[in-house]
Amino acid sequence: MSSDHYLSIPTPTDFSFKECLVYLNRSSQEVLHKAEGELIIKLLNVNQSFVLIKIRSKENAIIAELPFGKVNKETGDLITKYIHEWFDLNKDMTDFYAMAQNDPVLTNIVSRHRGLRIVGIPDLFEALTWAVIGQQINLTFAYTLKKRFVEHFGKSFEYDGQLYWLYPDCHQIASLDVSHLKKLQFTTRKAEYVIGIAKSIVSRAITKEALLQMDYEGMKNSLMKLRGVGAWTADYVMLRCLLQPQAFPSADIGIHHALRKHLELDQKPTTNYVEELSKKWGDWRAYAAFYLWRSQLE
DNA sequence: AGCCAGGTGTACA
DNA sequence: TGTACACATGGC
Repeated sequence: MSSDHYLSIPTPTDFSFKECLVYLNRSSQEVLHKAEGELIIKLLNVNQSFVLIKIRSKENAIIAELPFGKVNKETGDLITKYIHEWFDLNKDMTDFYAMAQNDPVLTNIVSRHRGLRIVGIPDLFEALTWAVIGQQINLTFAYTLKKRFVEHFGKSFEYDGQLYWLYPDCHQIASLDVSHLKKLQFTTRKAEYVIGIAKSIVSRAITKEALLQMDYEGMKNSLMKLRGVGAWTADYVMLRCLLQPQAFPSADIGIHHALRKHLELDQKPTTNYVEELSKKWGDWRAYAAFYLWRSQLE
């Protein structure tokens, strides 16, 4: 059910737009979308054109309103695909909920936030570089760096008196010099990693399509060939971008804090301990991770 | 003021 | 294979 001016995208059972909103709203410095109450406004790049979408939820559907109307079928399909990946709509969560119900760590968290899915980052370049930006710095500063990065190198579109931003294009970032990013307070290493990743994407040394053909181990190894991408980043990208249910960033400090709280440990768990613990979640480790992150908000 | 942060690469046993 | 350490800079 769609028209020129909106797309209606059916949502599965056990989907909560509100839970996604909490995650999307976790930083007031986010520049890649704006939240107005129950509405999310975002600028997309669809076949090199700006497309502004206003997203809201209705019973059993997400409505994507297109204020400028008139998109052709191909564009509509691409927007729909993006939203499916953004909100992880293609997943049947039944087995996860059955498993979580009997899991001492997950049972409370999952029942409290039921309907939450992974909030995805469909673009591979964005997912990789956002992960690298966030390495070894606190999330507040990570968002500061991302905002500077986007506002310096991304394109914007003004709507209703507000600026909406696209994530920078990998071709432009590939042509930068380390000094350009150091001015934004990137460390030398981080600047090298981001530029290097941009070059790998431009040269198609790594592509989302090829990664999606691989199994978990192959995918992880391929990602880790990129300089600056270690185990944590590889799993983070497999979780947020490639929507791999087995992905689990064991070294993640947010997961460590969450587990410390829920298991009432007197200190942070070690990465090895967390890695071992995660194995009991099997092919649902990514969802365990996401719910653990969610449990630290609000 | 000093520890910590959504880690990674490198050196070395 | 496993551990130690530099990196660099802001947040709190």
